[in-house]
Amino acid sequence: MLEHILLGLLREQPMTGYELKKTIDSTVGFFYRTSFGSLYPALRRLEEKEYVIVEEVKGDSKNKKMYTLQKDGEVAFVEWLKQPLKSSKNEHLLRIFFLDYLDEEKQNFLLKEYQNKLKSERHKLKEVEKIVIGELEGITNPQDFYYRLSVLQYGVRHFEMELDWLEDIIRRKDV
Amino acid sequence: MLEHILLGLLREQPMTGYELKKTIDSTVGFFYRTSFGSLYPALRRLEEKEYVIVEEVKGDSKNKKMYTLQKDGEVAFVEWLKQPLKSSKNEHLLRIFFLDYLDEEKQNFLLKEYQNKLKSERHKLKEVEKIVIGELEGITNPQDFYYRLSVLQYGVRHFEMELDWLEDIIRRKDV
DNA sequence: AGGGGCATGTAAGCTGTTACATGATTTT
DNA sequence: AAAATCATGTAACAGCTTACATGCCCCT
Repeated sequence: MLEHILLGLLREQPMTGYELKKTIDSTVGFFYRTSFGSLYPALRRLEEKEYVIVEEVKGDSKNKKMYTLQKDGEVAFVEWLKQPLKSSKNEHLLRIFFLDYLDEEKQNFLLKEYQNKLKSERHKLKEVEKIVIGELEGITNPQDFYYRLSVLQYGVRHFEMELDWLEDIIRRKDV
Repeated sequence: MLEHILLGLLREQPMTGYELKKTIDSTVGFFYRTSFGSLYPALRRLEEKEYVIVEEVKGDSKNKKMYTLQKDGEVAFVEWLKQPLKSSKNEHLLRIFFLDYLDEEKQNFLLKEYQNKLKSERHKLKEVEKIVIGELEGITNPQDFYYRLSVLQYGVRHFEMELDWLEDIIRRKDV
């Protein structure tokens, strides 16, 4: 999955590994977390497959490496996009599925904790959304970023749905 | 993750690997898919950690093995439940995030395909929900299965939210 | 006799996590 | 002078996927 994200981001512009990590964190970070321990090996694999080329940045004391997307990488990326979707694993749900096994007190604690986490995530996401909307106003081709914005809105809706659902669970339990 | 699911299911009753797989498919299957290639090694690990014990079923020609939960396994399971939640990866969203890269026609095709898949999933889940509600009516302690039912309802709501969102995306695009 | 379901497993390969390691530059 | 950030990487380990391998039982 990471390889495809990297290819996708490199379509925009050449970047270093470090920049890619920062971009991931600030765009899809709310539903895809990664680490350098995954990222650098992934870049190496892309290099071996000749999906990207690497150039050491000259005149820079930090031995940066700039990655640039190649034709084959672009093809592989689009192929990935076209593949049929399969459902992914949701650990939250799994935990709640088994929640009957804890005592009342721990159940309530966990549910409240989950609720707080969701509220904070929703808040963060709304902030990001505001920033992105602001940025899109300044550019000439906002329609090119339609889906990026849509995903943020998905995130907000998702958190709202989960919060409603959690509220219902907590309320009905008390009855 | 799989190990914890197995421990959780074995709290109900001792089961064989094959039965565990069937139970997973019919309960959490809509958000957690697994295979025997993951399941049997996971059971082996649980055995090594002495979280479960194994007994060959006698008088059975199919060399079944029955797994029974042990005290340590129960403790490990509850510890997992109590851990703070971390966000999981969502490949659907990732794909949509990058959808700007396809041409209109392929975008529409993918979105429609996704929509159909969601509708079919929602339908399946509603069927499961009906069955579960029917089963719960026949037992004396339905409140013990409160969260299992709640997770199904979560699933339905989730699909409905995604369908609404997709509809909005498709509609706004056409404008 | 053949197909489908029951039942258990192995092997290769891929991807990811966590922790560790190094060193330069910038900020406080 | 210390701390944070920039920047790249390795190593050990864990876990998952897919494909393969085996064989029984039951039904038609």
